[in-house]
Amino acid sequence: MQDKITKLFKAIADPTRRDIFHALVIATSALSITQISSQFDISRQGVTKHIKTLEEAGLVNINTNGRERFCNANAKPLKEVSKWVEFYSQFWDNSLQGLENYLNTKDNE
Amino acid sequence: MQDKITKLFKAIADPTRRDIFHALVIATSALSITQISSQFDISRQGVTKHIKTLEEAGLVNINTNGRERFCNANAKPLKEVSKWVEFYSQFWDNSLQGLENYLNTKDNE
DNA sequence: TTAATACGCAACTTTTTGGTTGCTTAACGT
DNA sequence: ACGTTAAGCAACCAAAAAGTTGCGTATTAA
Repeated sequence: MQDKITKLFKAIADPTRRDIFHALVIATSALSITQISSQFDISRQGVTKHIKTLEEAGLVNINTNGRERFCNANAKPLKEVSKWVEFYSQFWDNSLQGLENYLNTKDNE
Repeated sequence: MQDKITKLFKAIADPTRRDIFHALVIATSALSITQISSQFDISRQGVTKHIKTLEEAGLVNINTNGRERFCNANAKPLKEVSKWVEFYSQFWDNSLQGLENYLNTKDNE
């Protein structure tokens, strides 16, 4: 399909998925698909799809117990997003300093 | 359409758009649409569309001069992404500490 | 053992997205 | 003045995404 970082960015680009992820992070215990569904206005299948996307992005871990699948949030992959953003933080001030820093530190080719 | 933060997340979710944005950040001067197009394998119209998306996300500023439109990157909106990620950084270690911190600091309702 | 629950899978629909081409308009260079 | 260049607009297309419903299956509770 697409590279890992793109999967991650796409996963968090959808507002419903961000909400689901947030709910899982905040939850004091793992939540089943049905439990998640009950908190959202979309069908259970819709939730299942979102969970799958989040899982493929590494943001959710699933633990099957009997007929239930308990979902946990895993925020670690967001480190990648943080790293991506961090590079651009040197350009936040809109001055040329950021670019100068960049040009000075990269290997002269 | 959709809320600002979602526009921003969607803007950076596309790999081509991330590349265009990067090229603009790195560029030592503003680039016209045609100049950008020459660096990518998609048509000029394709680039125009991506630029529009980036502009709507606030990540690109455009300065029209005659028949040319010069594009500058503006990394500032990425602060929002940084803020979003930062909240979850307390959960990176996968321990319960993050959740405890969250529960302790939020207003008890 | 039978009914209810939790879920996956598959098919389908609608909307969005990423991209294209064709045409027009405005600005330059000569 | 005239050809060339820069770009917008609109229509179009294909693929992906977001969501649905229907159905089958495994697990649990009665």
